[in-house]
Amino acid sequence: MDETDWALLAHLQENSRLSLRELSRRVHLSAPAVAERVRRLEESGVITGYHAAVDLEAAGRPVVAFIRMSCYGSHCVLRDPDVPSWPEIQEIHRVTGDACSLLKVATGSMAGFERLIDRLAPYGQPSSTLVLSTPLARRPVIPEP
Amino acid sequence: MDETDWALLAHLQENSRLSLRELSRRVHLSAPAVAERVRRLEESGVITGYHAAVDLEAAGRPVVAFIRMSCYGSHCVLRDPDVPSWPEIQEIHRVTGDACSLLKVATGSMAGFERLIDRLAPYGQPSSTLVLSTPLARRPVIPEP
DNA sequence: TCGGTCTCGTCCACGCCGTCCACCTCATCG
DNA sequence: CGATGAGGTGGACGGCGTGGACGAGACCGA
Repeated sequence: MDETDWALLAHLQENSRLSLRELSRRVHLSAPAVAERVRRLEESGVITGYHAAVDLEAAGRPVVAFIRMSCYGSHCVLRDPDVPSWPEIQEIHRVTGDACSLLKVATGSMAGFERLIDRLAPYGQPSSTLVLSTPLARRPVIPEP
Repeated sequence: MDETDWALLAHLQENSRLSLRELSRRVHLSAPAVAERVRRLEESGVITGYHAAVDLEAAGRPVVAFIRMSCYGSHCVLRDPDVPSWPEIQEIHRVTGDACSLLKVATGSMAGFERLIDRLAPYGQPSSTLVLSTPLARRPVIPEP
């Protein structure tokens, strides 16, 4: 992870469809050298993938929320292997505190959100917080100061 | 947004470095037709960008947390244009409920996390929840059922 | 019924891109 | 001091992105 690696990482976080040759011009290296560095960043697990970012509202899911689940003992959502495949659930985090998990969800309507809450309720007490807007959706990871 | 658009969206969410020709093979269309569809998905705002996903721990930021900020009136973090540029802050969401915003943050150490809390405290009361693990980091958006 | 036209696709050609390979440079070390 | 290995360069070749010419089919008013 030298300076060049961080520069490549910054460019790929900002636009992952840049060609390797364009990257090579930006970091003043040859294309094969850049290909090798990017391959190592992938293999070492620093880069876990390349993903198109989708606007949830434009994609028909305007209702976005965070739900903190306080589960009933062994009934935890974290233990049910089916839950991660529910299409409304965007992220699942296991967290500290009085809740056992924090979910980010996106539904097409309030009615759909209500149905999701009903499906989650058997696992524990859901505490919902609707997202009004997202002033900062993603920050590129940069080297520590 | 027909079935082909959703298929393209699914493939690009899973791997945004796929070539247009590879996409064209997967959806049984010609490369220029796929290029045109992807261009329209970008212009209509459904696709907002393409980003490399970085493993925060592998990138030297093992301390990940959500912080709910209950701000003091006009001192809200949402009103300070400098806050979104703090490198530890990954996401800022304006939310409903007793907190005014929810931040996702990532620091290199507990000491760094403590310093961040100290910097946030003047804006309001921060309530932190550490992330232990993330069983589901990202779900591709698919068409509504 | 019949052209006009609009949308959405294909085909093709040109130039750029990704990747492999041979080779170079330089720090390290017995 | 020479062997060694990591990491870079340059060239060649085949695949890829893109713009333009062109075609099929839906729609529509005369």
